[in-house]
Amino acid sequence: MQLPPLVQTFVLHFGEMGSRWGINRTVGQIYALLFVAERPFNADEIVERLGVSRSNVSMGLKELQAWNLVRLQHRPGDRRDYFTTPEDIWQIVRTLVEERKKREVDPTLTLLRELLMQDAATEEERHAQERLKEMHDLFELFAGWYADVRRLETERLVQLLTLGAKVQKVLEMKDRLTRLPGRIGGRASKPD
Amino acid sequence: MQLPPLVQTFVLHFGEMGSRWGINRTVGQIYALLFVAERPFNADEIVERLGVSRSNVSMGLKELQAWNLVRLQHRPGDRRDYFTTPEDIWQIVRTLVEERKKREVDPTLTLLRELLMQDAATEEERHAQERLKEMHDLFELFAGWYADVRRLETERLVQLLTLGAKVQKVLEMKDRLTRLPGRIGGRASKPD
DNA sequence: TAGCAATTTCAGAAATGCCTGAAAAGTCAG
DNA sequence: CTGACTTTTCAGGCATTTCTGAAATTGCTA
Repeated sequence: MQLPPLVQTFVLHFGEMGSRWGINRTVGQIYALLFVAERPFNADEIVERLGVSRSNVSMGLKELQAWNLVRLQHRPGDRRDYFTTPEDIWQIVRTLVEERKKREVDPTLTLLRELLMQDAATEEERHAQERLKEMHDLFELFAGWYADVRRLETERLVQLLTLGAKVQKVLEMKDRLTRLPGRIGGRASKPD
Repeated sequence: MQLPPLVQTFVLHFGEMGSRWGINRTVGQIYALLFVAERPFNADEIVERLGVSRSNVSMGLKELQAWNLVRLQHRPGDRRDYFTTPEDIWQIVRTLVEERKKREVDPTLTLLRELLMQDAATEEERHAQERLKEMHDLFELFAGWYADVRRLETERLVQLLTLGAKVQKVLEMKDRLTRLPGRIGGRASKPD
């Protein structure tokens, strides 16, 4: 592995973390390398730096492309493909979440819905369905929240995250204010 | 595998999903089984239902205990250990997130901080550090947000998730209001 | 169209992770 | 302390995944 120590440490760590996430080590390493690189790399440059086979890099890049996690670039007068990660780290987060949702959450929701449609023959199955319903509702709640939040501009998203639980305070404030006669701010909500 | 079809489908799916998450299939299956079970199971009951070896179940349960994901119970006059998942699905979510943070986020943050302390010999390393700083700040932002919301009661958390991006509206309203002279609501913020 | 450069495919080797049975260790009642 | 019951450990076999080198494919240029 032909890398500055700082980069090497990061690449190795990221490769390990990848393993815990169902992503194989090489794929994790390639991504880490591209992430910290100051310019696009072609496949051979990656081979040099990571010390793995050319074919392995090819497969890794293919997988990263399937995840929409790397971008392909070309240089004039050079036929080789050059790869980068998006400059904007928030774009990376968005892609990652989007893809994981597509591959893991959506199929699970589909399965849960199917299982909830079936009718339970035994008490055991009836109880299982109750639990699956809880899980289904939980997933739906997260999916709904995500569908909402994904549209926010990054700036707003950061604002939200920075506030954290303090949002609760703001909500309470809103509750009080929107009940005032005269509609000082926002749309008046019906009293419940 | 000796299970009602509905439960079996779920258990198999969950086992597969487990694989994608760095959790092995058996562990995923054991957890799925306990999750939908209407009563605690002992190790032999799990063996029967999943059709795997006793030792495999033992190791799986040990791992789930290390993750705080199962609870151990005893019955009077019965020496065997009986296992359940928490009744409250939100408790499960909380544990899952907490443990993943402890095992993945925290060590990564530690590493990133270390790498940012080092001084960069080359331009390449300097740029790498810039990227690592972005990643570090991102992780910190999430960690801070999480430290905040983890304390919320479930009811509040659900409220927040249900609102989703509509919180943004509330934030805008707050922005306007807190700038008003006379401090109608909340603490006045300094104009920037 | 031939020739070259780059990438992809794929069969088998290597590595890793998982599972099992057998044995060891732990735990309780009498 | 003994014996019965239960859980844990672990070496070795099995299965799956990952990685490689060689060959095939793609695509460009002359």
